Amino acid sequence: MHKKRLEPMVVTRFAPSPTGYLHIGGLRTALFSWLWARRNSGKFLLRIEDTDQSRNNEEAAKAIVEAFQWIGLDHDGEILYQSKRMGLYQMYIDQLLEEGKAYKCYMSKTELDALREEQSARKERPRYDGRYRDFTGTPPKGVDPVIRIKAPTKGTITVFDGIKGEVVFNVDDILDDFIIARADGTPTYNFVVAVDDALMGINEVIRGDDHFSNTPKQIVVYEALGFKLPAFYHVPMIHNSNGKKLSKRDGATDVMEYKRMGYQPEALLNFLVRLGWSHGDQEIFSLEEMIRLFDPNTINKSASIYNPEKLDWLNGHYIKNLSNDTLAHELEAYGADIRSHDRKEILLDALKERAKTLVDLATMVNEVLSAPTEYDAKAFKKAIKPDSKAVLEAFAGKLKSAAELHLPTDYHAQMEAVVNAMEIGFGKIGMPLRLALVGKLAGPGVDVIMATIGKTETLARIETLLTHLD
RNA sequence: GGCCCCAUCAUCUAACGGUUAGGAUUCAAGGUUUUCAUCCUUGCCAUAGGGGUUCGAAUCCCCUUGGGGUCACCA
Repeated sequence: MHKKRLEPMVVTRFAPSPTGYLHIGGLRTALFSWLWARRNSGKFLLRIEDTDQSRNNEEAAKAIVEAFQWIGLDHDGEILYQSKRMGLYQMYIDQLLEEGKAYKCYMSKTELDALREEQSARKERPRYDGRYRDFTGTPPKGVDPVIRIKAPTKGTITVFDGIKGEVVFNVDDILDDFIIARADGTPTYNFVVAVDDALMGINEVIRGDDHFSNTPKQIVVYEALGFKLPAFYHVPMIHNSNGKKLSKRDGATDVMEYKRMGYQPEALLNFLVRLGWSHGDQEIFSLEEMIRLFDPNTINKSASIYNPEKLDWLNGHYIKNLSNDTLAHELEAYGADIRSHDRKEILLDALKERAKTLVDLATMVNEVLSAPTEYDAKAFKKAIKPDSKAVLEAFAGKLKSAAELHLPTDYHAQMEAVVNAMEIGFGKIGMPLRLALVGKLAGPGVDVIMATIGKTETLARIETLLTHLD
């Protein structure tokens, strides 16, 4: 849509390794890739990078898909598993072998380690020395060779990155003939990434900055195989508050943990899209706006720090805008069942203004719905004055004789009547009443609470407090 | 350590050579509210340092410093 008609369809991908759950850094690059594909009416593909003898990658893949479903990102086509494409990789390895672009290396792991140690001792860069690059003799017995690719030994490799710009690497500084297939025949990461990205038609690679230094190696593979290079975008990392790479220890990194903590998918997405990207002064973005406005070429170059306060603010914003029906439905998973409550509109209208998360909201709902089991000592001291008993009794009497009480305003009128009759301020009745209703001095308006729980329950709670006043 | 990247309020960011350096979050104060919160208003807070280039630099160049990433038969 934003690309000229002659240009090929944009195809992006998200390619996690199945080491566990989807973390928020991964979710952000996935979001960026997804947005860019959607904006261009292209495709967003999912691929699981499980070439290693990986443990239960089915589970991990399931976890990732589950997170995608919760967050609302869809992917096109089937999920690709690299573990199921081994034959394919073998074909391309054989091809490189035949063309003399790759070769078998019989150097053992221990020999290699020794070499590297020597090099380090001499303050040289540890690297494979190419000893089997042009080997024609008889291979040593009993050694399963690895396959190495013939990487250029001089010159430069330039990465054109949509975020960083042109970055030129000196081949001598960074490359050696790296391994593309292990001794057991399985292909390695930098090889399969390039092969798969090319074969899947990925033409825009948006991924984490931690992959940047792999890019020259992948370019070597692309070129050896004669594949066309994609556009690269290396998205700066998200750091923790210590400025380090986000890790499992930094609180919640599992996307599904955000669900458990009561965050809305929209809020999390909105939060993540503003980490490293912006559109003027705009802070709130619907998914539609993101799709319309996002462009990886305008992603910032610097890493950003994860700050939970802003996520809370955004989440509060999104909760305020949710319908009460939706909220009531969502709340069930957080231990507050209010779906069939006949006063849920009144309660939720009042409560959703003050909640940061659905967990907050559930707690608040339950605080209103269930009678207090104890009275906060400080609140008691502050709320209960010598005349409180008389005030509460007067109010209870007023309620008993009142006929129709439905809305908060009905209850408010009763309070007003007592206040006027006794010539006292609102605080004289509001504070002890609040204590009676919820056991503490914070929460929604007491009229809202009373309207929610009804006259009978209100009277019961007042009675309970009265038994504590003597 | 080698290579690479980065650098505006505490944090996310705006500024694409000319602005009193703007917005948002947080924090503080005031207003609204019977309470707490929301909401509204106001306030505090930044161009890492040093050299250039230019009439003019947050912006371009160099150096320093600081931070990060990566250097596997992991991905």
